[in-house]
Amino acid sequence: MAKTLQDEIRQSKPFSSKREEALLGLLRTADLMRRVNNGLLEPFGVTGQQYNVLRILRGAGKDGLPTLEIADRMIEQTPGITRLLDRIEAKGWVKRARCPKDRRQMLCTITATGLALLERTDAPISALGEKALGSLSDNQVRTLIRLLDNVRQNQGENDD
Amino acid sequence: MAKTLQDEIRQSKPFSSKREEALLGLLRTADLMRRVNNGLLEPFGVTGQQYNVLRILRGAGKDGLPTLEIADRMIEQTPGITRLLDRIEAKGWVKRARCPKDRRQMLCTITATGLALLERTDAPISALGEKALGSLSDNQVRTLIRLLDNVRQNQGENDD
DNA sequence: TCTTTTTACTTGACTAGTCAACTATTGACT
DNA sequence: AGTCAATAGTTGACTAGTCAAGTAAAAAGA
Repeated sequence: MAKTLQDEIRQSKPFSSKREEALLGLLRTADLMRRVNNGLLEPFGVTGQQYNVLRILRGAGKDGLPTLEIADRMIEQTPGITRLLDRIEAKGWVKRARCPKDRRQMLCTITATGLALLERTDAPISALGEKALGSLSDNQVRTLIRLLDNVRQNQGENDD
Repeated sequence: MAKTLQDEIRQSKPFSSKREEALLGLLRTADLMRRVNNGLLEPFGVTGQQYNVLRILRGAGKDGLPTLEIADRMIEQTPGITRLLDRIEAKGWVKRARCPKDRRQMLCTITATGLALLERTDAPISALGEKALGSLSDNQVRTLIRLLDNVRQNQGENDD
C-alpha cells in the first residue's frame, strides 16, 4: 500500500473539509450530551464521572476492582482516577482496601449506600439515554453505532 | 401526539439499550478524538480550547470580539472563558481592551504572534481531521453529519 | 433625574483531565 | 540473598468546566 507523494497530495484536496465538519459535529454533540447527563445527575450530588465509577463497581460485584482496572474501563487517564476515588470514598459510596495477594493494588468496592444511590438514578438516566437519541429511528441508531465503532477502530482503540 | 401511559411503558422496552449504546459510543469516540487532537497541539504549547479561541478570533479579524461572543461560539460555559483568555493573553496571543462604545465589554483580538502560531498548526490539524475520519467513505461522512445534526436539534440546540 | 433591571463580565470554590516525578511492591535475573 | 526492572498507585502543578455570587456599566422605568 505504499503511497507516492503525488497520491498524498492528490488525496488531500478532494474530501477537504467534510470530515472536519463531521469531527466538529461529533465533538459538539458529545459535549451537549455530557452536559445534559451531568445536569440530570447533579441533584443526586454525584458527577458524571463519579457515576461511571459507581456503575463499573456495581458491575464488578462485591469482589471489587483494583484502581487501575477501573481507570481502564473508563475513558480516563490513570492519575485522575485516584482523586476521583478519593472524593467518592469521602462520600461513603466506595470502600478501598489493600489487596492481600498483591499489596500494590487497592481493591475498590461499592458500598450499600453507593448501590442505593444507583438505584435512584438508574431509571432517569436510562430514560435520558432513550430521549437523547429519541429522534433517530432504530435503523439510524444502528448506523450511528456502526459509524462510531468504525471511527474508533481506525484510531487503534478498542476499549472493552 | 399525546401519548398514553401504556404507550410510554410499551415503548420503554422495545428499543431498550440500543440508544444507550449509541450514546456511550458517541461519548467514547468524541473523547478519543479530543485526546488525539490535544496531543497534536501540545508540542506547540497550546491546548485544544486555547486553539479554538484563537481560530474564532482569527475568523473575527482585527475588530476582535467581546468575551461572551467568543464563549457563545465555543461549546463552553461563560465563567470559564475569562480565565481561558487570561492564559492566552499571558502567552501574548491575544490582546484585550475595553470597548469604548460599551465599557462593559472587553474586545479581544488576536495578535501577530497568535496568527503565526495558527499558521504553523493549520496544516497538521487539518490533516488530523481527515485522518481521524479517514476510514469512512464520503457517503458515510455525510450520514454521520446528518445523524449528529439530528441529535443536536432534538436537544433544542443549534449553535452556529 | 433617580432607582431598578439587565447585561457583560469577574472571582471563588470545587471537580476533573493530564503530564511528570515519586513510593511501594513484586518479579526476574545473577 | 541482592540488584534491577516493571507494576500499581499517589502527589504536585497546571488547564479547564461549572455553579454561585459579586461588580461595573448601560438600559428601562417612575
